[in-house]
Amino acid sequence: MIAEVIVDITNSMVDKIFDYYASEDVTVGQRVIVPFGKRNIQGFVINLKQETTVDEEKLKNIISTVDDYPLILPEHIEIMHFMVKKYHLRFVDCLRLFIPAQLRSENVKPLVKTYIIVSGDPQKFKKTVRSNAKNLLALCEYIKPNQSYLKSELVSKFTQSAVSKLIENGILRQEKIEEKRTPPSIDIQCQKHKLTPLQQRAVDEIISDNSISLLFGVTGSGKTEVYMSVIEKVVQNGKNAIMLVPEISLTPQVLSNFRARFGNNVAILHSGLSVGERFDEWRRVLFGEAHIVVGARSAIFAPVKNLGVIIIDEEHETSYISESNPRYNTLHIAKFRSEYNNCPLVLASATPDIASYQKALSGEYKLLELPKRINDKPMPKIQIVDMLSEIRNGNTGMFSSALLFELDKCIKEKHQAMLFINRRGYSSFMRCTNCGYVAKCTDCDVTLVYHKKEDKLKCHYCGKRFKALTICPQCKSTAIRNGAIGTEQVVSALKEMYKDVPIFQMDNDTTRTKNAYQRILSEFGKSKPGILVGTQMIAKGHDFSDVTLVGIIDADQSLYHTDYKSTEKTFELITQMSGRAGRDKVEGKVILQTYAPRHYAYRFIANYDYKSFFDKELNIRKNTMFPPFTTILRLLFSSQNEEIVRETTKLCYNDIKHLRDEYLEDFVYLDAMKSPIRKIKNNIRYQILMRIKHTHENEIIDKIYKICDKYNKVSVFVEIDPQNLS
DNA sequence: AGCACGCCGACT
DNA sequence: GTCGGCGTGCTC
Repeated sequence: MIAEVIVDITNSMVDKIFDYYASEDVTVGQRVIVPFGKRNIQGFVINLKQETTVDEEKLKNIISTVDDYPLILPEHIEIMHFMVKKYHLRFVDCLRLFIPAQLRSENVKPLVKTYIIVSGDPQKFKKTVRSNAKNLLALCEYIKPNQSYLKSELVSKFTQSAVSKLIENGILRQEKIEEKRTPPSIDIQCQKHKLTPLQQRAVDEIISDNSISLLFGVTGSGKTEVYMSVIEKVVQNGKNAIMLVPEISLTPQVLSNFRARFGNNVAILHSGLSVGERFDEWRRVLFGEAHIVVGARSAIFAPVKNLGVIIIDEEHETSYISESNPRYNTLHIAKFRSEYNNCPLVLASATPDIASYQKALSGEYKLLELPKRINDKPMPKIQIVDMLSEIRNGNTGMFSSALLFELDKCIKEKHQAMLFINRRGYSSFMRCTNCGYVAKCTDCDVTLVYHKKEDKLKCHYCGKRFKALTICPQCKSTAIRNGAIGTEQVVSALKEMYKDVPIFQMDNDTTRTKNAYQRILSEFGKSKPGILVGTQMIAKGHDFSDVTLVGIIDADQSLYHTDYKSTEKTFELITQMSGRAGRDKVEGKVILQTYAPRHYAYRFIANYDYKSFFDKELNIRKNTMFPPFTTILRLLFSSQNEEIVRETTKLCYNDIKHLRDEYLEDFVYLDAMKSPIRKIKNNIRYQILMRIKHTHENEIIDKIYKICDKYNKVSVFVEIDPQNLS
């Protein structure tokens, strides 16, 4: 038999299929050791066949197998082929995604404990023992017939020789049992709620066929209950489930809910686990010991056989897109697996991705709505505060009078407040503090980024440069400001105002250490009154029932990010943040401070009106020809040698111009420029940006890959719909 | 990746 | 003469 093997070396030169002679016991998906050049290395068997086109004298034998069971399912080999084609990845990089990383480098071994089973009669044996054999006598006294003990325990109490003596005489029997390291989870009670009619309808719709559903449910509408009911049904039918959450360490309560409901049937896969835990959880899935997988992005590759459903919670989150190494979009893999297994796929969110909602409206996805909170609890009222009029009224501080008033009230009533600094994708832009004008690109309708070094405004989409503002073109004021408010500023201002109130700061700086995140949250949870100040990381996580006030200090910061998605992201973030207030009896309130109170995003946010926002936003995207109406492609060239990068970019740009002439209708935009971040680790970066229509998208992308493959003097990255353009 | 082959400069 | 520099090319 001939085996097709991918060698475990990350180099494009050897990333191809090699044929080897294999004995009958080699199976697809197994790891093997093969002779490769002068040495022996590890490889993965991806196919078995009878014939080969390779010269017989070149063919060598597989030396041995590494594991006695296949690590990679046939489905995963299909996924690999799919990914290699779609994302132009290497075979090995895909295969490595499918198995725990530690399996290759470190030596993780199954945790095996030796047990001692009392198979004979210790009392009877005791009579034959000499009276001075103290340990032996004590051991005979200690053990009871037909009981089992940990060997290590008996050895430490009664010495190795005593235990061995009893084994020799057949009183004790040894047995090695593998124990799986199960990650701990907080034990909380989770009663099974009766589903509301709407929830029940959603469950029935999801499991009725194998289509893709968009579960559009506001915060607090009980989506988790829907997931659990769907999964329960799927497991009852003898199938398995994958449930993805955006960042698992931020959602421990989801895990606890699942553990409470499904017990050991749940396996958890995420980066926070120890090496051994992850290895064991992964094998529990592979061996079919756990039927439900809960995990972050990479859990989409879990070795689940016979998938019955895939659920993606908070589907709009960008963490589902891998932007480095093996680049992939979880949604594509999920669609592939749901088709392969002929099972339903559920995308769920309170603020669906615009592209997802569009597909739901067009009928490509099934739209399932949960428009109300459980128990008909109202959403907190959102009050928009115009910071420009605050300035006009003489308040130049960072807190509006409305926020100060509500904060005072909240503290007096011993409730909790969360203050949110929106600095997602922080970059500095220029704003007139008199009229609120923000500098935008004339060609792209995105906010310009201020580059301090050159004192210029730049568009990160087309590269066009503009003079830095000194006078506002709208109102002729000179009150131009750049930069943004930081968490520290807010915290120190609060500490001045409320000397006795505990104030917590949560951002990238304060959550560096391992458990800082949980510690801050749990301390805040106990502090009544208390104030938590933070970046977008406080928008998720635990429910605090006593939070009655949410203050959004400067909502605009993400609105004016350079990304065409910035308005959508602002809508998501503020909606999610607002959902933190008024989770319990007391009604919540949200104060939203902005310099652009009439921006359409805020109007819709205040009314929780996703659908109108969607209509407006989609219309803008259509007029400007941005996704989901086009695909953005970015080619990134980098090298130590600026001359070579510039030349290569130029040559490639010319090739692509020819391609554009071939597909004139499809190219909406094409240009080449220096990358916004000019240099990383001494590598000079240039880029080619384009936007193309979907009509011949696959053909064009294929051709672009082919073009880029020609330029191997510098490193070339092809990015499809990149999340950031730095 | 790693190792061999191969064709040029400066050394015992 | 030969030791060693790293450019190029191959690994079933």
